[in-house]
Amino acid sequence: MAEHEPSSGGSDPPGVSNAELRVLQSLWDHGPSTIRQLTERLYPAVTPANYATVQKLLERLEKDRCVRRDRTDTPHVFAAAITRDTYIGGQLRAMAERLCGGSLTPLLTHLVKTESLSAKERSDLRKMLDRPGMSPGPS
Amino acid sequence: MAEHEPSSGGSDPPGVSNAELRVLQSLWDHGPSTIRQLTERLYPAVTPANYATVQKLLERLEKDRCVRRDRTDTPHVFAAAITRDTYIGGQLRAMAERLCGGSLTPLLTHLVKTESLSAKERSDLRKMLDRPGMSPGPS
DNA sequence: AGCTGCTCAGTCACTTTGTCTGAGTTTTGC
DNA sequence: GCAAAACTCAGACAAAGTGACTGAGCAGCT
Repeated sequence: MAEHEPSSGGSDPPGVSNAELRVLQSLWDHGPSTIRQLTERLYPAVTPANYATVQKLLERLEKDRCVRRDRTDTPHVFAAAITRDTYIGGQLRAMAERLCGGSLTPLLTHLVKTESLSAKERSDLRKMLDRPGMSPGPS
Repeated sequence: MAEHEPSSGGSDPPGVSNAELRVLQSLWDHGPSTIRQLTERLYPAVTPANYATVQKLLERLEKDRCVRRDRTDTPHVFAAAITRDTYIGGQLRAMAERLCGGSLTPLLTHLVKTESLSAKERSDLRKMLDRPGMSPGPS
């Protein structure tokens, strides 16, 4: 039927849904956890149903390489496989891809222009600009 | 069945899909257009099917207040109701909501810290930081 | 053995998304 | 005027994603 699918493609690795993200956040905030612990944090009560929901969410998160599962002893222990910062970076990059032809500068520009930054934020930012810090530093 | 929907809610106005965004982009790039013009730009050939697809996309875009339709004379003329910049801002804000408790600063920080920026990008940024620009002026 | 808690492998309803069809109306060419 | 072409409008449709949920089987413990 589709003689020319325009969007389709499939280069959108993030694919972390809302509920999945809540699980990830809990992992970031509290460190490696069992399903039970996660469920206790995310739901008011631990029913078999909620438990299974969290389980399914973790399963999909694992498939997408966002979560690592330690099967050595059982109750398996789950841990985030990516940091919050990595995830933010990926999202930012995906957004730049979608909207700005891959360039991050427009996003940056927008943030600086429209967000009224406090004096402290400005100076912090300036400091970071002065000191390349980690990434580009060659030697 | 769902006795406790965790994510649900429904405060995600952006809701612009991939194909919808391509229409919006075409509107941003070429200004107000008819469905025919849009279809010519987005598809290799203008078939009744593609035409209708673009039409449906525009209909949804209009419902979401992203596109305005001028019905005075027919072929209706469609125009973007939001600017690219506004849209970027909304996306950034949604992302901050999802990931940073609503604050945009972490995104900014991440961009400056971890994305390797070129010298030009750095200096542009510095200039913007020096010149408070437009927004903060209260009254 | 029997019980509890765990894993694993589904099912389910609902929504989104891109595509496509058909009916009815307006405009255009003659 | 009148027929053909173009346009609008209101749906149908399959595929995929999402969150919730069920049941079968296995491990360990008392």
